[in-house]
Amino acid sequence: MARPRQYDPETLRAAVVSAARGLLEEGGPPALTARALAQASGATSGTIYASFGDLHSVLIEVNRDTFRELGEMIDALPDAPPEPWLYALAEAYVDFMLERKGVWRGLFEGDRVTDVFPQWYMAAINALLAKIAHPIAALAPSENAAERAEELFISVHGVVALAAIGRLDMVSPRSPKALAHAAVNTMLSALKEASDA
Amino acid sequence: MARPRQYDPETLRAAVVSAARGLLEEGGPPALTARALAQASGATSGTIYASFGDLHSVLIEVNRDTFRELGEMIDALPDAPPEPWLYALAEAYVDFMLERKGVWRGLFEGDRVTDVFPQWYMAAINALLAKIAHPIAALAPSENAAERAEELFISVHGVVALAAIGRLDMVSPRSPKALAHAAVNTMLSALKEASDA
DNA sequence: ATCCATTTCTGAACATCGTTCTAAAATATT
DNA sequence: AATATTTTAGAACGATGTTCAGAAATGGAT
Repeated sequence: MARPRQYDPETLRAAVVSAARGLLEEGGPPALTARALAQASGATSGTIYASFGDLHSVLIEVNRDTFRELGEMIDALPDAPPEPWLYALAEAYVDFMLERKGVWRGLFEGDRVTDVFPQWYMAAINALLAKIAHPIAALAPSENAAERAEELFISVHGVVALAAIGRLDMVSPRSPKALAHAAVNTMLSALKEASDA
Repeated sequence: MARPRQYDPETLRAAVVSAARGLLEEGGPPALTARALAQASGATSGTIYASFGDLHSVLIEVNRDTFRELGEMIDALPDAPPEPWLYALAEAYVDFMLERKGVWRGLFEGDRVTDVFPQWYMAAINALLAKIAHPIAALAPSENAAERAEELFISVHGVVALAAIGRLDMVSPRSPKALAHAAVNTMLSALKEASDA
């Protein structure tokens, strides 16, 4: 007793999120417009709004996908001793984000909309921080590994933040990877200095 | 033989730039609209466009002011030995930027528009990097102080980048200042470790 | 068979955005 | 007075996110 669904809801959502990722990669957050999304996903803007509510919710779903991919990428890193593994993680993280500059901008640009982030959001970040903290704890048992992990992540974030918006060359001629490597190296040196003293 | 100027050009430009800073502080880059700027500066959008060309040029002028203020702030820092001076610089930088979150977003959000930045832009950044490098060179003469300065700046930038958009709490419960302090501490420890070895 | 209730979907409409450009305003010169 | 010249005002254009009235498409009731 109703007009039949023209789109399977889950298929539509997947198509919209996929189209959104494409638009983000093409032109960053400004390219993620309702009309372009409608065109690229095959639905009309009204249908998209019926499913997602607003464009920001589409972005959130892209971010969810991105976190999942990031987790898979990290899990696929080959096992290695703490130090080389930490270097590998930092460089893989830089590669991952800089292959997705538009998505990165979607994650970190714009007004903070919600007071509380979705729990999967925080869980993904905490999982990443835990993966950083693990080798640090192995290398320097007397240190607060969780805090050192936060600091190291933030340092690498600084590199990616500048590189993703094309402004790293304002600060350094070195590559993002080289600078991420240096950030890990500095943290490792500091850990050694702390255990020496 | 012409309609007389209704605004002194320099006064108008100053009023527009000042109004732009206010709008940025109120609501970040999205609040910097031509119509709001016209309202706040007392001119019409047409007049503003005649003077600045486009809104991005207004933002550039705000940034110029900001760099000038930042330089003055640093010059006003009390003299101190290298280590405490570096801590003081990092914390003052964090304070400066987080008191100007909207301006910070104007500096670091959005598409990179020009291939080449204005020379005063690069000069301001290089001056800041040199001020960071100076105490590092004093503490660790055998190190490449310029490179260490770049790395330290980028680490502190990571802190400010997250704090300015209200997302630092996703990564750490600590304050921006505490994290900036930790970044300096880590770099100083690494320098000591390097000179030990 | 016809009509209707119900749900899904479309796209026109609204306010706002950056930007452009026409024309009004205001003077100096002829 | 008329005109040329420059400055200013603000309407207009195409775009944006979002809403919403109605078209479309069915199953059930008559």
